Amino acid sequence: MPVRQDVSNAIRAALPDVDQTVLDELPLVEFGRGDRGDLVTPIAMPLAKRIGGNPRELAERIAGVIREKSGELDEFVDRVEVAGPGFINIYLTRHFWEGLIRTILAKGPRYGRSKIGQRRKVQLEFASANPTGPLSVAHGRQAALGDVLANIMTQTGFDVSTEYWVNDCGNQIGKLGESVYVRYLHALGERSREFPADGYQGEDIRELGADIAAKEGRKYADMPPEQAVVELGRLASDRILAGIIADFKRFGIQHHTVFSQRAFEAEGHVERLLERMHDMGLTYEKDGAVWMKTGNYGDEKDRVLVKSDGTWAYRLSDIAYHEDKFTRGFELVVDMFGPDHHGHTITMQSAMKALGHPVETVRFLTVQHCTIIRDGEKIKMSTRAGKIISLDEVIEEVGVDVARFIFLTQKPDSHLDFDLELVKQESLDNPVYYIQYAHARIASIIRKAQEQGLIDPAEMSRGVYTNGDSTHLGELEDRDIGLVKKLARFQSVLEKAGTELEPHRLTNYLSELAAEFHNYYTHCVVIGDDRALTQARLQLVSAVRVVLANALHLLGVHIPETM
RNA sequence: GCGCCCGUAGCUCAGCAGGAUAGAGCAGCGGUUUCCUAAACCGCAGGUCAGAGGUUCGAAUCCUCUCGGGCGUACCA
Repeated sequence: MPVRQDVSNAIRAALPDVDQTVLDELPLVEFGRGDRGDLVTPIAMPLAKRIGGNPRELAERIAGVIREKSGELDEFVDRVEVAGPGFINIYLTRHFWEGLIRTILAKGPRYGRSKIGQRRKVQLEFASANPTGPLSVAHGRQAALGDVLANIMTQTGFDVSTEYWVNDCGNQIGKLGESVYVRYLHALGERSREFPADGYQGEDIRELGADIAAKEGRKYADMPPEQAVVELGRLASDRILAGIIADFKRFGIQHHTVFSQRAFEAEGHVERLLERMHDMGLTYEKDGAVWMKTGNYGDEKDRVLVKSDGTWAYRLSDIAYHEDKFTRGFELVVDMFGPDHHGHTITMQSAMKALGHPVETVRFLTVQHCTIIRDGEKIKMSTRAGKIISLDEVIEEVGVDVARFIFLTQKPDSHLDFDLELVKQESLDNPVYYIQYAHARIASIIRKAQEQGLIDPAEMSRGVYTNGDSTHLGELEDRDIGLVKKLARFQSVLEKAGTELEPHRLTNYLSELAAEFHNYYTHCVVIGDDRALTQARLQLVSAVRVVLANALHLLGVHIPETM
């Protein structure tokens, strides 16, 4: 919103003798949420503390400059008040709010975009599930979070690329191969080999073994066991990966790139990094293993990179992989982990710091668990024991829209209780439907307006009422303007969600907006006897519709015309 | 033991780069439909923001400690 920027500039202009970098650190102006001003700023108080002086006097001085500021600001700012200990409350003119409606309708799908990301190249890695079993709900939560965050960051001016890192080699794949091998032999009637103690016990692995036996016969039974385990591990992980990618697709998610650890390691990146770290003096040998001095960079202790048996620890590949992200040109690297990898994120953070990457360029998000509740009981899950609720099951039960939305209602740091019965049982009170219904109601009004010849269908563009008659906006009443005011915050909500990596801010805002609209709807008739007011209100609700649609689009949730 | 996260209404959670009287949904109680979709709306009730200190004009928000819950603390991933 230009006016927010204009007022910020006016504040800066009012304080020529103050170091502008000090102002950068302080909150300038935000759209207010109550009736205490359309734009509010507490800046005089923290500033008074920083530069000395009386906050109220400082506020008066700033307010004076905003009042005097002529030109563009003049027609938007109605009055400026100083209240309490030094709050500056700015009330905007009708002219501004009417202009906002026009702006939203003119921008349509582009409304809400901003350049705050400054084209910064960001890589977002999320839901990098091991290809050893189907996606769980925990992955679902990470996937929804990552996908929507990518959408929001793109919308706020970041240059975003998403990636799925596939651990398709190493220890776990070895165990997977071993597990499949035993199941396969069982299917062939051979019971000689015992199932590995920490193997994958899931039913899906049993089926996979049986399937291979049926299709390939004794091919793997006739080769040396070591070779069979390797080959089956590869075969199984490739198959499971294909299933995972299909699951993602069903959930509306497609990473820009799928990055194979197997391929990455084959290219020699790991050896090169190891050598470099050695040259940098970051490693040393002890007890036959190679260690990294992560303890010097924030980790609790040093960590092993190469085990005494000569094999690589998982973290070595992961460090090389993250280092590679920077050589690929990314300026901000974001990675999501489940809570069980918490220790690993600290190690990774330390390692990246040791390699010379400033902490603000690497963000490791820990996404807390998502507990599924069925019949009032929390379900304990474990991939290796084969006891999980798959994402697929959840989608099957509640649908993609509901699942995506519920995953995004809470901040990533919080545990999420996902009560299947509750969501289904109370589907009528479901927040997703509540928001979608608001959109459908507006769509319905627009349809009716078209039927009555109030809107020329030719003027409709992308399903949004964009080019209608905006000459009657002066007819709008206070109640209408109250609704417009909620639309002004959209851009700053997106900016905050993007820069803070907190998509839940968007779902919260959407719920508020939908509530505001439903309230408006039951108290104001859009299509009424007053022709001019009707035109004005059609413009107003269309603007609301634009914001609802844009937000739902970012969430990857369907935007219904009817319900 | 040490580290990170969480502790806000009966339940599930927002609010946290300190800001003006703590919000929403669900559950509970009471209302609203000759009117564009009642999948909605309105009202009532519900709180020592876990507890105790501290920082200051001002703290749910920042600092310290205590208590409670989760997770981590591997030459696993």
